[in-house]
Amino acid sequence: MNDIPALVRFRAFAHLEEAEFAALLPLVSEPKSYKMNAVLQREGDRSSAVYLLLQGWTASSMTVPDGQRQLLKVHMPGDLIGLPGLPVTAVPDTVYALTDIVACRIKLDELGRLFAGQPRLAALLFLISQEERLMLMDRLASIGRLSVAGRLAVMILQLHARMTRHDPEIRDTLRWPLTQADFADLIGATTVHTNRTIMQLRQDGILRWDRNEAEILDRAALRRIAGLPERKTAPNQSWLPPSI
Amino acid sequence: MNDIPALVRFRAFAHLEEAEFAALLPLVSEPKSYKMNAVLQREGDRSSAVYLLLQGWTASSMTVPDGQRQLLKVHMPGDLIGLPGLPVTAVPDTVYALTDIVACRIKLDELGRLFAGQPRLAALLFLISQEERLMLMDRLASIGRLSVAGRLAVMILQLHARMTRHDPEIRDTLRWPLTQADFADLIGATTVHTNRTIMQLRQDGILRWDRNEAEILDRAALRRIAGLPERKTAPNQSWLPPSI
DNA sequence: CGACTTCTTGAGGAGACTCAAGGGTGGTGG
DNA sequence: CCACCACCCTTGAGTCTCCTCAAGAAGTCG
Repeated sequence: MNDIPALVRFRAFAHLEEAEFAALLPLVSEPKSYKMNAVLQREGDRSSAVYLLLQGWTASSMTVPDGQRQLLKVHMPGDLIGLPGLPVTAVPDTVYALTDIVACRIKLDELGRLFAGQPRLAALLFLISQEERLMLMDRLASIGRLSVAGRLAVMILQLHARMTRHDPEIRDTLRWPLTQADFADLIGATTVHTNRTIMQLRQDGILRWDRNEAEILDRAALRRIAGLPERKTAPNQSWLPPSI
Repeated sequence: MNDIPALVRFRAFAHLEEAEFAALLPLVSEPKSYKMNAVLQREGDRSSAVYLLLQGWTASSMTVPDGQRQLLKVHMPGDLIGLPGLPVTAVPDTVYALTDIVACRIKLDELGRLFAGQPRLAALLFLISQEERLMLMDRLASIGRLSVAGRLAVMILQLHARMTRHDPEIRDTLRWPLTQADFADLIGATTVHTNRTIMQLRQDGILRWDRNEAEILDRAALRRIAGLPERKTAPNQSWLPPSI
């Protein structure tokens, strides 16, 4: 036991003690299924909830006045959903299911209990949030300063790193429930131009790309196009409070 | 007493008890001065440190291969610097002083003590991080999906909201140590085009803009151009653990 | 006053967008 | 089992936002 896949984000930073593992169990209780395209929260909603995704993928998006949308993040199992809505009165992003999913709604009281009773877990949760922030920073820099090819490269490498953490078996072949239009919304481009860019990367032998699947054929070239360095997760853990 | 301006970010979410105030004092000990343009940390560095900014402004940037840079954030007094570097082995962003500044280096042990001994403060720190994340999300959406005018509007409104929190006296006139080139790097545009956009907003009577100072003349129009809703800070605080 | 930074404007070019249409693929229902 | 439909991918042509290059004006600081 002591191996719930959805705790992968916590495990990325530290081994979990038995007691901590037990303390996290309430987070994965009462799992609920949602159909593909189900909406977990809608931007502007008053009631904000937090979810832990157990199975499947979801996406978080913001809509601008002319109807275009920006995908802020795709979530995969183990990711927490809804945290950025905590400090504000209205839900900032729309979250919907990219596949059929299983998720747990987390009562905010549970979150409070975690901070009160499990300081080391709270610190890990804090680290997870900083990691989210860093991923947004990388994407901000890529969208602000790179060509569409560069943005796409950053996005693919980021997804690759995250998917590898979930499944170490993955090497260079990635399966995802994302269309080219989704990628366009992730990198702030149009579907047409995203498609042309993908075609170019295919012709250059850098990617293989089939519906819902891609293979990184030339990782070095993709890194070069991305321009940003690889982020190696491995915090200085010495400051973490002792486990309870 | 019990009024250190640099704790403004914590106070935004909850009143601080006397004991909590005392627990935060170590964060503001041994303030140190840095000259304008001093570099607090450089991307790629191994040793990551965390700072609390007490006076002045700093900026966080990433550099892409062709030498262009993206400004990820400007910090003002009360902001924490260096947190996104905690989960990774190399510092992701370069932080330098936009003005002469005063800042405190925070020992990571202090951070650990805070999580262990002050769960409510830890939860507030967590909320602050979610707020940072949300500001990045807004900027990501604006850079990805809005025109340069829209991105500029989002940026100005965000700065306005933050500066107002520090100084409630501020109404619509904003003084900042930022050049038009800095704004260009903030919104992922060129200096030239940023300038043209500012000129347009001035002609339209939406902004007054002088070196290091701007005035919002037509807030409604600026909001309309920005497209994203105002984020009202006011979390559901009921889940916060009790103060110690 | 002189050197530097910052702001401003012009002209031309390129990456990305818009509009449009056709082909492929998978799912569904008759 | 086939026909149809919806969604997704692909490609072409024309346009526009934004960029590049360039140069000069204005403001700032020693």
